[in-house]
Amino acid sequence: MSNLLDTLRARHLFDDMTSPALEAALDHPMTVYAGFDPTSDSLQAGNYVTIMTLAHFQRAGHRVIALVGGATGLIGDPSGKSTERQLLTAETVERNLVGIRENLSRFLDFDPNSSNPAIMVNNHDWFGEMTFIGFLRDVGRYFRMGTMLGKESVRKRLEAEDGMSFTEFCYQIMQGYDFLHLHRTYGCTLQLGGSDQWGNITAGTELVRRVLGNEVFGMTFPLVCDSTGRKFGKSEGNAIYLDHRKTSYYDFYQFFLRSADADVIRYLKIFTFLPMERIAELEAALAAAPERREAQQVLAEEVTRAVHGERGLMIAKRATDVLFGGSIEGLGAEDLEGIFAHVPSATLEAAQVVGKPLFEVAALAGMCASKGEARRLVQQGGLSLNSRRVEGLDTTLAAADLIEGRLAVLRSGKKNFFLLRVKG
RNA sequence: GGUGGGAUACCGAAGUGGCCAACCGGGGCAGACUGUAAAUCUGCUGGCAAUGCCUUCCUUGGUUCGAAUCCAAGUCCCACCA
Repeated sequence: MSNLLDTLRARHLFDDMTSPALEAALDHPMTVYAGFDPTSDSLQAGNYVTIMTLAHFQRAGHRVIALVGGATGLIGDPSGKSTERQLLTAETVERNLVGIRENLSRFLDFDPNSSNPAIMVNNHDWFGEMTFIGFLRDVGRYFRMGTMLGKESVRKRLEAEDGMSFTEFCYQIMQGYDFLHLHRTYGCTLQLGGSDQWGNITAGTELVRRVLGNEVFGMTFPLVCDSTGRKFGKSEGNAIYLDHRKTSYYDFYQFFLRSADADVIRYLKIFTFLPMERIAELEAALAAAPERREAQQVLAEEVTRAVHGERGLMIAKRATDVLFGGSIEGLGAEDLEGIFAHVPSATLEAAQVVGKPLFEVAALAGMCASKGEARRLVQQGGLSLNSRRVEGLDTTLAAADLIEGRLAVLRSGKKNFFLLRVKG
């Protein structure tokens, strides 16, 4: 247990802590918590860091609490945002909570029969019935304006043109009170969060000290970025979700498989439980033969298996083999339907497409936003039909191109597939 | 409340009567090179029945043969003053 901090450091899961005394405190089981914002009905790859950190704590014998922000989600965390956040409705938050619960239960052990079960709480349970007066008298009076205004999340926003609303300004108070509540109710003495949460975390540690005189701790982990400085977890502007209905097994696997050389070793440390020795081997393999991308493959496999299980991994790998293994020749329509289950698709009438120029088909199917875009794609050699490049604007879709008379696989670029279904 | 300044494509930003579907940068898309990487290079980036046509430069109206550009009113934003 004493190595936990070293482990976290070695795995890039440690950034800062509120007091060096935490190191000694970690020698004994503690209760720790981290929060999740219900901004979506599924957690995203970005949340995975928080989950992993919590999991490391649970493995080290500490009791972990996952807090979902049913109340704070209604307010909106200003940290790291440059503009006022769109407020979520109560119904949306409620629906999102259900999905997040489901996500989390797959990574943390919530089984009440286990020796050290994790706990899940919703801060709406204690904020829901609190009155405004009660809040001001019992919570608000412990917060000093100077401190609150000094927080980076606040200062940045005040300097910006749009400023910030009182609502968002109060967010830190709510998160601070969460900590106080969990400390009173569960004896929680440590809050974890990304480094952007520092201000919100110290709001909590200070509140507990003021109200009860107890010392509680905060610890942050670095926000994960890729080597080009972009925030981790976005693919072509879309977030990578942990729910396969929002991000397919295939897309999820591919996201990790495409990690840059400069990132993959760090990702292995952060997102997997592979022993450091194994990761060192992969690092050596990467240096020796980067083109084999062994490290990327292990990363994608490990993470996909952890999130989606063996079955999800198998589906993702099978699709990958087919799509990048060369040709789709020899595969039946049935196989293709399975492999392309999560790829964008469209169903059109045979009369609409057979004998028509392929660029028109691509536009009609919705693969390209307009006919002009489809035209450009073909002119630049970017469109393929059934893994063969479409050579010119006048190339048409022949009936023989349809697999079993009802399917065609379109592709733009190297990796953007589109399934065209044709009926009668 | 007063006085100035501004609103241009996904973002930033030129253009200030015809040569404007609108320079340039970022982003995005595609091609080449590669390893489904990075870097680099190239092309594209409003729509269409496409050597042409149509709809765009906050909104509405006006001046003009002709307006993103000039005028008027309106809406929103910014700055300084109070």
